[in-house]
Amino acid sequence: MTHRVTLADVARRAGLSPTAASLILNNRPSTRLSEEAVQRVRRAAEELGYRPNAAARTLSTRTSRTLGFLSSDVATTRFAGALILGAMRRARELDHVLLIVETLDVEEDEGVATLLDRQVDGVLMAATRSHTVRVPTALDHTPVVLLNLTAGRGTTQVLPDERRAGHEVARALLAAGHRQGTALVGAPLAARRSRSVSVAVRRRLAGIADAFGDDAPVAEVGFEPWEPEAGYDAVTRLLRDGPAFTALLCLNDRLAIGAYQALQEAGVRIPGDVSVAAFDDDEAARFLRPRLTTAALPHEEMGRLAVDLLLTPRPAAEHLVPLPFRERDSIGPVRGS
Amino acid sequence: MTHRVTLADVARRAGLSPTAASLILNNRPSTRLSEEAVQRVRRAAEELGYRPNAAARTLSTRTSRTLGFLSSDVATTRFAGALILGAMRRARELDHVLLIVETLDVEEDEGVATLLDRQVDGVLMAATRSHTVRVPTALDHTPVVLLNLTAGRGTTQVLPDERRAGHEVARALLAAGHRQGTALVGAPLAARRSRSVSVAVRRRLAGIADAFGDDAPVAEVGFEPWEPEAGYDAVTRLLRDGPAFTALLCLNDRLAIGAYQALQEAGVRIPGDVSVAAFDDDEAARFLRPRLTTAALPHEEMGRLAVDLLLTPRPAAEHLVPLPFRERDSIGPVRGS
DNA sequence: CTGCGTTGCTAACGCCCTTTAGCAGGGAAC
DNA sequence: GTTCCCTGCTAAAGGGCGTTAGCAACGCAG
Repeated sequence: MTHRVTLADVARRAGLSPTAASLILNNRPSTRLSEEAVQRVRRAAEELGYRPNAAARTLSTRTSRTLGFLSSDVATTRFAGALILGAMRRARELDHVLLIVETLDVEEDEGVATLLDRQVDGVLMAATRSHTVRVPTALDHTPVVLLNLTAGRGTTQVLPDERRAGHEVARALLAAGHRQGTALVGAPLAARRSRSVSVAVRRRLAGIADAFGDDAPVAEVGFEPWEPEAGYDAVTRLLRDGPAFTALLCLNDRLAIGAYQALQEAGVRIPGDVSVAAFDDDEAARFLRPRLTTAALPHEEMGRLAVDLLLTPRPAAEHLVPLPFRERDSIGPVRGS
Repeated sequence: MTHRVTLADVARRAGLSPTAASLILNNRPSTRLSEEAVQRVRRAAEELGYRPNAAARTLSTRTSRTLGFLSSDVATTRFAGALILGAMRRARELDHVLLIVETLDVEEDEGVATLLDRQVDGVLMAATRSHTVRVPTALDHTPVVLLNLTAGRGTTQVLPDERRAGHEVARALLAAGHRQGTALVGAPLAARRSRSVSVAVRRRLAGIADAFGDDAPVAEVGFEPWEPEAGYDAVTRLLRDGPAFTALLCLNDRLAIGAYQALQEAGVRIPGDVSVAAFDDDEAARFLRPRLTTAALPHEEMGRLAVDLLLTPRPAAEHLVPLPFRERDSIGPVRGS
């Protein structure tokens, strides 16, 4: 267990005081040290392979180059990876490190305390499904950025631009001629005004409504949960009971998986007979053939942005990140048009 | 920015020295302090909401209650969540925290240094696809546990028990009467001796070979990558060119997804006409109907175990974690038997 | 009364770094 | 020759905790 190289070691080898070494290695601008001293210290540090002790530094500066990532459900679910990854990579670029704490909401205070004990420079609060939270008062004196979450007060938030995505996906269908025959799968447009629906969904619906304007989908089926089975059931029923439709606008990719199954089972061709579009660019739907046209949740990008906002504080605001539109093979022109 | 409560504050309020407070709060066994002093300190700490400063503690003890999680590809891929989650939860239970660093192999040394700077108590090196690595020499004096990785030297490793899983899944098919008609999809049994195949796959195949004994699969198709498309192609070809089969043993769930598509497209019923079994319990295959019988990669459990091994060091060894066999609905008795 | 063992506590130092205040020496100004 | 400033550097004081050595008081044996 060899002794780790310390600042004092570097100073000694350079024939200077630890103060000088510290000043030099931290590039203090006010440095009135001779160029020669600078070189000597730099060289000594290099030769000894000096790395500052993070704990000592933190103790002294009350800063840790560490960011807390607090998640209620993130770490476990399918979009977690990208969110964390984006944050981690950006943190890394800015010479910081991520401390990830999963908190089952109940133990949230405990998780926050753990982070505060370690003097994190900021905290990311994240979720995969956006909802509203209260920022613990313990974090009053710490920069906080919400990821996929909203809070009443003046907090900085990063959210996907659901509205725009809704608009864009719906437009793609309408532009292909499906204005008269698009069925909405997952929730009715009216749900965009319902308080019992998440903000994300409300916005997604609002965007869709925008695109439709005065027209209306030929059918709207609402249900939960948005899983393949439910999508399968809904589309099967739609095929059986009508009305006839030329396109399916699924509120997420998992519904589209079920929709594909129902359509293919019924011998309906995609996109020949029916076009399909959805949201999320869920990994689970990557293998669908024809490839599903969808709007991709920009989780990695959101993670990156959140870290940026955390480290270069700006006035509190809601930051919307666009969902890249992935035009693939599931939308075709309306039949006979 | 209120002053954080310090040990000295607690001591003062209890009317004792910081030494006494430290001794008491850390439950020093040799404590010869009066019961009354103990109570006073405990109460003062409680009342003030005292939380020790992690940096100060680390500086003093050279220990950080922090574990490093070093991953080459983990954070990005689909099984990452479970691995990290298991490690994180177990760490939490043992009052530790996880510092996750993604390292693109190239910058591995940099990642290790970052962890060492923070005096982590141990390092987990993880991957989602097992392969062989070299443990950086910088970690010579730090406990290391490999997760899903192997290294030549005497290291502690946590791996899924692929061999047993192979045996179990194959047995399930054979027990249902498919000894004569099982086709192996993904790689031939002979690949279990090939150096160009990962250890995990070799073991999986070895377990399958064990179960088959002197018999052989009716067909064996090997190819890459193990993705739904390839599975679809392979099974389509098999259906067309023969030989006839009554069961499909897919080397992973993603192949099974493709196999399902091919079978259903051809009007073959599962499990009435053909049974299907696979490996991984991949989230992407959860929605298959009938539900796929598979052996689940025990990532969360592996993460937990790895942390245990890190914090209570035992002699270096390879630890195998069983893959729970998920018996669902895709295996049926062989037709006409 | 001395010596010794306990009990109950504290002084003081070390961990490694940052930062502020200030010192020695030299040259310029008066 | 004194004052002043400037340059180039260092001493010292934290930051908050853990830990070792040791002190004071007391009871008891001799």
